[in-house]
Amino acid sequence: MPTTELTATITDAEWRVMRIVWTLGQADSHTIIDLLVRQHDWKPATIKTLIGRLVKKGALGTTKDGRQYIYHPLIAEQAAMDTALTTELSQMCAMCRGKAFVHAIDETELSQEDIQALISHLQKKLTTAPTAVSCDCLPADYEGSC
Amino acid sequence: MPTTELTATITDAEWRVMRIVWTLGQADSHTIIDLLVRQHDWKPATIKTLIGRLVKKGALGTTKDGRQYIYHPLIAEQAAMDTALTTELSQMCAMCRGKAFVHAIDETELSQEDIQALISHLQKKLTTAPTAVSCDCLPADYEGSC
DNA sequence: AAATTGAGTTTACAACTGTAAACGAAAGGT
DNA sequence: ACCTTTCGTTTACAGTTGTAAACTCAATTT
Repeated sequence: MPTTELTATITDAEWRVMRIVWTLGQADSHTIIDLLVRQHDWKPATIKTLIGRLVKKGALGTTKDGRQYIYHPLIAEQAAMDTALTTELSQMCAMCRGKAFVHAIDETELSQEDIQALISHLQKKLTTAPTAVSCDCLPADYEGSC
Repeated sequence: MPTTELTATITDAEWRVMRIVWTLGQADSHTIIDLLVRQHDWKPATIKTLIGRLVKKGALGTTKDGRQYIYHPLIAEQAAMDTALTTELSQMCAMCRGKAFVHAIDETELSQEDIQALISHLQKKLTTAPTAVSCDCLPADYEGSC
């Protein structure tokens, strides 16, 4: 059975479409197009293409509503975000990820609640954290230097 | 003057090459190719292409050493990582970024030192953090729901 | 000096992306 | 029953990316 491929990669432009649908829960193309035309200087045709690609790749599902479709997400927003972020990180030097987090957190607006959640996760993580994480950019020889 | 374009986008495959050069500080193509052939199943020709593209886009600089070149980074590793991570985050719903961080931090191995740095940054950040960060996926109307 | 080797440069090529016009069929108006 | 509006589908097209062979010189070997 062609199980819902959760591996569907969403491109930058498609991400904009998904955010609309995720936020609204579901939407018809008119709504999506209307909102995106206002946010970007995209032509309606461009947005139609993006919607079509998202349906084809299994990120959006459709329900027939008379003559048109209602689109709804087939993948969860938080899961997509988690995957995207983890994928991005996994391609960077393991030794430098911590500093990248520091920078990203400095740059990102976070709510008190989020910050508290992060602190407690980090405190728990601290109890089993290694003294150092070594560079994994080379096969085995040499020594790292981020 | 064509100032060194720091905006140079590095693709996934190119990232592998950069990590080698960043870690070694500098390297000739033989070294880069040798290490990458071992890490991936890339042909030497593929790696040559990637090196050439990185030089063209200003991510690697060259120094002539007899018949060959010595390559060295023209962009800093940490800066590239910071930019990549921030760019990725900026395309996601602002309201959901905190949870994405939590997930990413759970999944990432971090040193005690990194964790402590994160905690203190977060504690400082907490003093000026807003109660909530709202969804920025829509123009103005509607309400968010990540 | 001729042959070989090795480093960088060109060319190749399909898939994916961003961007969008053109088209076809169904629905609605007159 | 026609014309028009709409919505989704097809087609288009250049630029990017992953992947790699072919080619061009200069240097090294015999």
